[in-house]
Amino acid sequence: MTRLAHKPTLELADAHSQGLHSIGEAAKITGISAKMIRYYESLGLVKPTDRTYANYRVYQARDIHLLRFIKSGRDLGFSMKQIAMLSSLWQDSQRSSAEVKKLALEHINEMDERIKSLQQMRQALSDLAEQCHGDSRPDCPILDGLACANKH
Amino acid sequence: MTRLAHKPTLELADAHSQGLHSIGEAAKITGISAKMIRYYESLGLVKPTDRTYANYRVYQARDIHLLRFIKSGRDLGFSMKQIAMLSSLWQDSQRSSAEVKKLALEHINEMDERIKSLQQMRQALSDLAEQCHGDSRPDCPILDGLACANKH
DNA sequence: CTTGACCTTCCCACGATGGCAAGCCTTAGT
DNA sequence: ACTAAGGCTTGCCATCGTGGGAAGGTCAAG
Repeated sequence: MTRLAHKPTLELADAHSQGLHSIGEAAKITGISAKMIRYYESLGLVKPTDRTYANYRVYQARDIHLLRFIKSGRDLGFSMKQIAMLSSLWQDSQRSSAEVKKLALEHINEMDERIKSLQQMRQALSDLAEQCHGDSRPDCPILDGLACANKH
Repeated sequence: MTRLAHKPTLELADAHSQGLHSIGEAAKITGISAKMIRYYESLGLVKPTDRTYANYRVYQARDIHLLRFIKSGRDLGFSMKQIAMLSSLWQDSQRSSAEVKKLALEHINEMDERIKSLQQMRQALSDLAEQCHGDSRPDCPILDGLACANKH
């Protein structure tokens, strides 16, 4: 972390006091793997402010902040594309909250549909499973259900 | 579909009366794309009984039956690995229904976990969205929530 | 005989993530 | 001063289920 492009003799302690971090440190802080941080960079989401002479990525406090923003978005199930849009809204002081809310509501609808679909599958399968005695005999309503469903 | 390896002069009408089908017909019947039928074959799940002289795949009634079994499994959310296991149980007359039920219950648990996780994300996001007025002002609790969640 | 609709194989792409390898850099211990 | 460990770099491959497309063979109808 020493020998930054701008401040060649910057020491680690100074770097930390300025909120500068290597990719490994950023990973520990944010809970995102270094691999993923590089991947997000390749998507154009987070470009580190600087590189050291040795070409190491250098993250400032604002970069860390953005990484945490991305992490929160992932934790809420947003796709990278959605996060890219949210991120650009976040950084746009002229945004309207309506735009953000629209994205959020769309994602909620997507999740509702996935939940409903999963619940339907779950229900259908547990209906079959309930009919299955589950002993050593080969007779099995679950397999029968799989074999005969949608039969035309 | 004519000129089958075994019966070189077999006509289409005969083929149909014997339950023989090209991959395109199998696709239409089962609702699985021809692409996917070939993929399932590459996984060792469904190997067509025959090929014509022109190397076209020929599916018999039992192959179609198996494809439908696979389709039902996918519709219930099983992975291809799980379907491979279910399929081998299906074709094993010595199976115990307990084995099948065990797979089913495991999958039900997986789905329950995914449902719970989705519901938690959905709830967290809709909590944020409810606080957002969603008008033309830039002030936005959703973005604030993304920016500040997990902040250390 | 041509045309269009099939079929074949092979390769590429997605989305988000992990793993590995080769090679450079830094830091700490001898 | 040298060495070993560990961090960093890039680049490639794999996952899982699915779709798309190219290049070429085959078949049926006009």
